[in-house]
Amino acid sequence: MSYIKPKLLKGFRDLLPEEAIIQKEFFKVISEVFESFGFSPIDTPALEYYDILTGKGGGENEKLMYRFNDNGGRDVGMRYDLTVPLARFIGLNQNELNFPFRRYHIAPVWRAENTQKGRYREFYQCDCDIVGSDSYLADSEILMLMDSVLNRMDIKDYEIRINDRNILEDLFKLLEIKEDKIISFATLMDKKDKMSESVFKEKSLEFLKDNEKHKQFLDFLSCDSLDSLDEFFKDTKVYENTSIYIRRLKDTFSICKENGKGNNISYCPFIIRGLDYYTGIVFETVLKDSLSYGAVFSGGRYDKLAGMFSKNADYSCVGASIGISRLISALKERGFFEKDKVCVADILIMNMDKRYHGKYINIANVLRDNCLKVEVYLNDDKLKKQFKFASKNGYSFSIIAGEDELANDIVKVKSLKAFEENEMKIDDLVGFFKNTL
RNA sequence: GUGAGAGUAGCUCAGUUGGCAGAGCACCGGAUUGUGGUUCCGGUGGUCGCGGGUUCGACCCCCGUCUUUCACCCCA
Repeated sequence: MSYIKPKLLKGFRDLLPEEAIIQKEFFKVISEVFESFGFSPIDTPALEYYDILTGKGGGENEKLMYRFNDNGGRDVGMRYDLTVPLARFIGLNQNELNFPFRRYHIAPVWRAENTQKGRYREFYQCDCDIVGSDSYLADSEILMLMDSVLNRMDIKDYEIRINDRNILEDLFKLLEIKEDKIISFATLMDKKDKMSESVFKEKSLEFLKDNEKHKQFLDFLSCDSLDSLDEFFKDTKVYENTSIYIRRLKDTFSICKENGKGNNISYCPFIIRGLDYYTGIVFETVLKDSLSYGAVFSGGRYDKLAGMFSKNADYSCVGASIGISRLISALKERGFFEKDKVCVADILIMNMDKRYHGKYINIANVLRDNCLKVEVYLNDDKLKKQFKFASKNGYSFSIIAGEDELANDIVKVKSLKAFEENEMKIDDLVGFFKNTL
């Protein structure tokens, strides 16, 4: 055979068991919480027609998408998020669905952007969305779900920051920012956390030019609660409209609070999110000790997107997405995962002699039938080597059954963590491991 | 897409002015043929990312390229 040098594409990676085990554990927790809120799983293809994926107005996004012609000459792209495919899914399957529809989707997405810390070209997203409800209760459910997921992951130092697009639009009106300047102004606001206060003030003044407007803007940014926000808008010309959305946020927030889920949720005036499709509440989650990783769990309300794929219906949607690859990177850097498990099995049966191979498999299968994770050592190696293998893989126990033991229908069970060894009847193994592991 | 740093054994990295390719860990074997966290002894392992150039001679200097890290742009 000729040698082929193994290599990976930029931004793509292998997951070794150690990391894949962690990821799978996260997926399990996430889907359990999603399902506890009544979200059902769906799946959609990795490839879609290119014009479907860009339907909401390409721009920058087009550069970030993997795009090619398939063997039939079709213009296709790999999905770069799970939200646009959801909108397409809704349009295509609306007759089969019962609205309001709650779905979740855990799957990889692809973005041809340059790599960076915790950012890859292929990564997993875990999305949950409610389609077909414009109620503030749907917003609350999503926020409470986010809080539950983070709690279940045992993450303590997170902050869910919320804002509302409508309020921002009123702010822009108030500051008399012209339509064509809104994007660059919003981008500046979005980056507030990345620069020093004085630089930010300088840049925003440069933008607004007018000292009075600038002061007003800074007043807005100092709103750290919905009450102060209300106070800020109270005597302005846009208040009639803004107050509706402040009221809505208050209602949304108090549902969370009344149910003990509001402690890590706060109003944040400079949360913007991407400009493409959000129409109402927006939110981001940051880890206070890992701010450089950016938002790890975010989303918002988008009431127009799904309607693009439907002739005669509009679907109000609200949802959130966890960037699980980035979250794991951040947690890993912080030593969140104490002992790295490199193998899922808990028990290794030592291979003492070919004569007993059948017996080993038999013992293993009985344990396996009881949902225990068991391996039999396959090669006829020295015991020393088998133990070395065992401690490297991190099993909790090994079972030694040689001539002496099997003659008496017993085995030795050795705790690999405690360096202790006990004799035990074969029939007692299931009970012992069920109690111990 | 832009800018800067890095790429030498499986891993982490040394490598003098441009003059024979190194260490630790890991791996394999032995001390120890039924017992893994320690010890001791021995051994395997490199096209110095790849391609070109300069030079008597290149891991070292130059150009290109790929990968990677960090930052920018962007982040649905």
